[in-house]
Amino acid sequence: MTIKDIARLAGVTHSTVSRSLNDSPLVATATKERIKKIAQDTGYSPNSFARRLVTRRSNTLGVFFLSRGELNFMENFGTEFLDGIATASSSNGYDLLFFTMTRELSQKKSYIGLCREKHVEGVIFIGMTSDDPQLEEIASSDIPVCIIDFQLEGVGFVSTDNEKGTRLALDYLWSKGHRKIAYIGGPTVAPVAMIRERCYQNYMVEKGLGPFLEIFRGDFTTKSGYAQTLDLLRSEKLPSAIMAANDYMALGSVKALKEKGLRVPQDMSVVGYDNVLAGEYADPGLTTVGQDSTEIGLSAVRYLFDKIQNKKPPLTRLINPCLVLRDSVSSVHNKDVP
Amino acid sequence: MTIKDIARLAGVTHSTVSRSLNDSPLVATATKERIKKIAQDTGYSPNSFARRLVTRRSNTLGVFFLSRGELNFMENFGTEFLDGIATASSSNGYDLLFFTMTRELSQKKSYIGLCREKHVEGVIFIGMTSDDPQLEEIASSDIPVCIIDFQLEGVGFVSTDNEKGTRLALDYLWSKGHRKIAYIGGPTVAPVAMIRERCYQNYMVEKGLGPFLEIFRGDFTTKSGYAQTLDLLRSEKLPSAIMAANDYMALGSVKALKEKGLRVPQDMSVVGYDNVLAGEYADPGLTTVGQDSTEIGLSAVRYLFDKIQNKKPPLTRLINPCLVLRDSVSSVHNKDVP
DNA sequence: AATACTATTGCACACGTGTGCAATGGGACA
DNA sequence: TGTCCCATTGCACACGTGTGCAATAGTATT
Repeated sequence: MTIKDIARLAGVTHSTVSRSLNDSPLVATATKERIKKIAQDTGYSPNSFARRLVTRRSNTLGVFFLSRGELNFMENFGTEFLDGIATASSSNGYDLLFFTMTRELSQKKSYIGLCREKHVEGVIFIGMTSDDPQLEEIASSDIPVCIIDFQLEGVGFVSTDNEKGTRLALDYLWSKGHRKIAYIGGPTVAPVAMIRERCYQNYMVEKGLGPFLEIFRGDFTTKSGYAQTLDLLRSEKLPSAIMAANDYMALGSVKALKEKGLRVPQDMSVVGYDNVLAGEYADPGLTTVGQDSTEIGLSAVRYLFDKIQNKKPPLTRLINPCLVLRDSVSSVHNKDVP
Repeated sequence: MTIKDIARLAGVTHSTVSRSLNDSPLVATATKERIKKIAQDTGYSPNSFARRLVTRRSNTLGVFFLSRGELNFMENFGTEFLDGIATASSSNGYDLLFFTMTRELSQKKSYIGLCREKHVEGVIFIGMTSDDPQLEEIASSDIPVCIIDFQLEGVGFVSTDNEKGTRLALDYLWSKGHRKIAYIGGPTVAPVAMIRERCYQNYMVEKGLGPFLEIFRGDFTTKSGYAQTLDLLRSEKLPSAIMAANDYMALGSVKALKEKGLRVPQDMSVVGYDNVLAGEYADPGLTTVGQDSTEIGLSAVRYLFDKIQNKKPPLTRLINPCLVLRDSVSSVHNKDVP
C-alpha cells in the first residue's frame, strides 16, 4: 500500500496524496479529508526509507551504551536512562538506534563515523569513560551529542544535581533533629565525590556548626566504608548520624556499626547516596538520595532536539534528585527510647 | 559522496560501481579493485535508505524492552541481554531499533504493527508479562519473534536452563561434602520455581537420599526466606546447607541464621539462585547460580537470523548457567573447626 | 576467416516519496 | 463580458541504489 495506490483509489495523483498526508495548505480541504480517510481505512503507513531518502532527514537518534563487559558503575540506572530516552524520542516520532561500546569498538570504529553512516541526527552516550580514545573526535563532532554523567568541553551534559542532593539528605537529617552529622567522603579523584563533600562542608558552616569531626574518606567501596566507620568510632565524640558519599560505603558503615553493637537507626542514623539496588534489600533499608534517571534521559533528548532545531540550549542540565526514605534514619529524640 | 561520484572518478557508470562494491562476478577484477580503492580513499559509505528502498530489506532488528515504570524483576540482566543482542546484530551488519513497552503502549499501538511500519526483519521482547493484551497477536505474527524468559506457543524462546543450574549448585554442595541439604522453594504459581524444585527432588533421589526435610516454600521475597528459615530451624534435625530457589530468599535465610547465632558459612552453608546484585554486596558474599545473560541475547539474535534465512531453528534454546562462587559455602568438615 | 560464445559494461527502469513549476478552472472585479 | 488572480491539481524530476537486458568487444572454435 503506497501513496500511488491511494491516489488511484481517490482518483488523483500521488502528489496530491503526498501533500494531503503532510497537511499541505495547497490542497483543498475536502480532498484532503477524503484522502486521509482512505489512508486511514486502508491502514496505510508511509515508507520511511523513501521519505528519508528524499527529505534527507532520518528522524533517528543514536544511543551508545557502555558494554557490561567493561568495568562500569551504572548499576540499574542504564535501563532507566534508556527508558526516558526511548519515551521522549518515540513520542516525537523519532526512532532510536542502539549501539554498545566495547573497548574493541572504541579502537576500531569511529562512533561519530557510525552515526554519520546511519544518518543519525543526534546521539547520546551512556557510560562514557575518561580513557576513551575518541573523546576529542566526539568533542569536535558536527552532529549534536549529549553525554550523560560525563562532562566534556563543549558538548551537551546531563547529570544529577549533586549539590541539591546532598543538601536534600542533610535537610532531612536536620529536620529529624540531628546536629552531630559525620561525613564519609569519596576519593578525591572523583569529581562527584568532591562536589558532594564540599556541599556538606558548606551546609554545616551555614548552620553555624562546621563539619562534625574531620572528614573521613573512602574509595566508594563497601570495605572502605566499613574501615572508615571503625576509625570514626574511635573518636572521643560520637555523631548521631553518618552520611556517606555513596551507598556502598553507607552499607559498609552499617555493617561496622552493627558489629560494634550499635543499632541502626536507633543508636545511629545512616544515609547514603545513589539509591543502589542493594540498599533496598539491606537491613535496615537504606535511606538515600536517588537520581531521577528517567528524567535525565528525557532531558538528554530534549537537548538534542533543541540542538537539531538550531535553538541554542544550555550545554549542561542538572536534574533534581529525590530523597528515598527507608529505615536507616530515626529522629534524634528516639535515640534513647528503644 | 555517492556511487555516481565514484563512477565519474573511475570513468564508468554507477551500475558498475554498484556491482563492484557488492562483489558481483559480472565485473572485471581489475575494475573492481580500482573502484574499491577509490571508495576506500574517498571514505564512501552507502546510503542505507536508498539501498533499503530498492532491496526491500531493512537489515534491522527490533527490541522491545519492558519499561522500568512497570513492575519488573529483570534486575540488571536487561542491559546484559541488550549487550549480547547489540553485539550479535552489529557484527552481522544489522541495526538495532529500540522500543520501550509501557502499559499505555500495550493498549494503544500494536507492537507487530510498529515492527511492520519500521520494516523490522525480526523482533526480540525483553520483560514480556503474561498480562500483556497483545500476546495472541505476537503469537500469530508473520515476522520472526523471539521472547527472552517467556514462553509463548509457537514463538522463539530463549532462557536459562534452570534444571542444569540447580544441578550445578547441588553438585557443588555435594562436592563440598554436604549431604543434609534443605531446600526453600518458590511459589507454586511460578514456572521456574517448580522446575528448580523438581530438579532438587530428583537430584536427592538419584543420590539415594531423597529430600532432606519436607520442602519449605516462600514467595521469592527476602521476608519469606527469613520466615521459612526460622520454620526450618525448628525441625528436630538440622541441615548442613540450605539452597533457596532465588537470591532474595537466600539473603533472608542468611539473616535468619545470623539472628539465631549461626555463622554462615562455618555453621551453615547457603546457596541462592539468580546472581542478583545484592548478593555481591551481601555479607558473606552469596554463592549462587548465574545466567549467562549476554549469551542469551546472542542466542535470541541467532534464532532470528536462522528464521529470517528460512532455516528451521528449534523454537526453544536453553542456555547453560554458571556457578558464581563467593563466600556463603564451606566444606562440611570445616563445620566444627572455627 | 567466419562464426559463435563469453566476459564486461552501459542503458534504462524501478523502489516510494517530496516538491518546484506549469496548467487548469473558477470566481471576482472592472 | 473580458481580464486577472488565486486556488487547486498534475507533471516531471529528484533522492541513491540495484538489476534485467541489450550492446560491445574480445576470444575460441570450426
